[in-house]
Amino acid sequence: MAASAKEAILAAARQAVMAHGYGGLTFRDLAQAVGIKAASIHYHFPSKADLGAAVARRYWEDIVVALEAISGAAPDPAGALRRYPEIFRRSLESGNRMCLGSFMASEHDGLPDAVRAEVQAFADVNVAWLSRLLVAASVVGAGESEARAWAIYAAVAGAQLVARGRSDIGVFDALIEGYRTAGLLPG
Amino acid sequence: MAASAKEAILAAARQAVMAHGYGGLTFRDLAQAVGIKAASIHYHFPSKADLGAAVARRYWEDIVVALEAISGAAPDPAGALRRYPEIFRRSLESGNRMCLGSFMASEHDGLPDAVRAEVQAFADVNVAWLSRLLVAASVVGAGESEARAWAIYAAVAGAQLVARGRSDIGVFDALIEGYRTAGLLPG
DNA sequence: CGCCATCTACCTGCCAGATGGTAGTTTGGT
DNA sequence: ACCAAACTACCATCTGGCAGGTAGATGGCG
Repeated sequence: MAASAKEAILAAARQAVMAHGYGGLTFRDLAQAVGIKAASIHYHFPSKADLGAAVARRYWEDIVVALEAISGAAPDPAGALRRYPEIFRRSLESGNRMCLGSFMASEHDGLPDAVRAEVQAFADVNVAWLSRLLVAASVVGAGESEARAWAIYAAVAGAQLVARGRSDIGVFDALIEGYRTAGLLPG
Repeated sequence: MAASAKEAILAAARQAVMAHGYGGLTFRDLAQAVGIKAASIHYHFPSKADLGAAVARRYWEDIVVALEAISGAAPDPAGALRRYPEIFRRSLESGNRMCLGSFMASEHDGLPDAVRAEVQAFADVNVAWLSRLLVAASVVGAGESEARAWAIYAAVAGAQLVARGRSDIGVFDALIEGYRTAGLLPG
């Protein structure tokens, strides 16, 4: 249980932040979820800001892995692009939760600097992946790929936000389909 | 100063929620902003849930007025549609704040039922207006107008979210332009 | 007119509970 | 013996909310 306690804290904190945000993350609730005492968390993460930054960093690191899994599995970039919304869909599947990057972006004002930096990194890795795939799939030219990548990232995040507001994952699916119909997402 | 104290509370609370969310709204900070004592707020709004619901309701009522102003001013529906993102842009202009509907949608879990209902009403009035204008501008047929309206609403909300995360209103403008290029928003 | 009751809009003072964080101590494995 | 990893016991601060009081306006009524 050496490194796994830290991992357990990280995992439980991610779930909590995806449900209640950084502001809604509390040491006592987190401790109860992990099965230790609140004060013990400070041993692994000196302050709440340290914990928040670690959670956000681990989050986008995991997203990088998930994205590479998608683009690695499908041989055609168009097929990989089609699966991109899955990333955001999974949060909703898991208890109507939100992407940590989106939730923390809304909390932007009250966030410690270290946390904010990791949140921006999350957006960056998403856009980088999308941009690369858009070019590979010849959806847009190299000059326009980044703008389109940002547009897709923002739109999918917005779809998740709206769907969560209705507690209805069907809304998310309908919105994604709407993006395809409108031409934002490739067919 | 009869009704204006209540109005002042409502106005200050809206600013606070747009900056820090419902969870970040506190009676003491709000009281200080208005210039009265925290306990006095309970005279006008019995509980925090009452205040939150009143703020959210007033918010979408004001949005209805703003939308009607746009669609009433421009004779052509296409021109009105083009100005839709202004609604969301204004929040960013005013201290990098977020649309109350988006912020509260992210907080969905921790929201009192009465507040949640008003937040959903906000989305509804946006979609209703968009849907009407899309048909009037012959962008889509009557059967597809609602799906497209939801797509536009979600995408613009997402653009605001992403732009706030970067504290850069230029990001918002670029995203909206990206939506036009991609065909989600009419030319 | 004088008097009193009521109401409005706010106040002071308090409370129980939660929050992030600290200091010092014990436990268990090597 | 050592040290990581957890513990107990606090603390100051902040949270929404409540009880009760007060200065001033309003309005009915003899």
